[in-house]
Amino acid sequence: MAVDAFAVLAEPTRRRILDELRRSDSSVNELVEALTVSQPTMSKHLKVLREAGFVSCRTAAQQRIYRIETRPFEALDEWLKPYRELWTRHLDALERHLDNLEY
Amino acid sequence: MAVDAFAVLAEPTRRRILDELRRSDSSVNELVEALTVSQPTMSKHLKVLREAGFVSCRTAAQQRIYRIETRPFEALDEWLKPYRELWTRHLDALERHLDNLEY
DNA sequence: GCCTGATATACCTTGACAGGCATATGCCTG
DNA sequence: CAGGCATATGCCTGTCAAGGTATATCAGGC
Repeated sequence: MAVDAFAVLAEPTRRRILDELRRSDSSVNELVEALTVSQPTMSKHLKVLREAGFVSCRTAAQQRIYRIETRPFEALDEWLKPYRELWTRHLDALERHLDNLEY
Repeated sequence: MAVDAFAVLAEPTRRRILDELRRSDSSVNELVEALTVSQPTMSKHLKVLREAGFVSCRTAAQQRIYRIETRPFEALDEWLKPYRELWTRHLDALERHLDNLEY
């Protein structure tokens, strides 16, 4: 995982951008209108997201169409894995416990 | 998910603390020695983690034994869910494609 | 009750980062 | 190639969080 993926996601506006892009690819202006932030602010957030690999963009005439990329999310999922075991193991133990109660 | 869970995880030292606690519960001093940070810094990070629910602690004599908590990780997992679908769907499509190639 | 060890907090300084405004760049159309 | 959108960047300012040092709290043993 890019070392600073969490820092990138720490910004609420950036999470809203990703949330929006998850639904559909969008131009910068569409995002500006959807999230009610200034255009320069949007461009800056998109730059951060782009450099961290969360989004990519293609040029369409004068517009830049941004698109969500899954790689960093997969990395996050991977990071979460060992922690996930902590609670799934607990659940397994609980299941076994409940199973035992049935006897 | 606590609104600022990502901000909490954005700190590398805090991630190392969680990594350490995932292995075993530890006192503050054990963590200080394991991660080579000053004791006040450690206490501050632990406070942040505690307030965000990532860890809990019990008192044992003069020591505080910290322990990892799974709840915020489950919330993170939950947040990740819709994004996870993005790439699993892609994988499914790939599988179908490969299956088709077999004919 | 005092001393010591373990941990928490207060205060200060510093650096990173977000947003606002102005401006630059890039691309299309006439 | 001029003018107009769409987007990016530069500069400035305010905010906030992290780490360092000093100090406070708190529990146990003598």
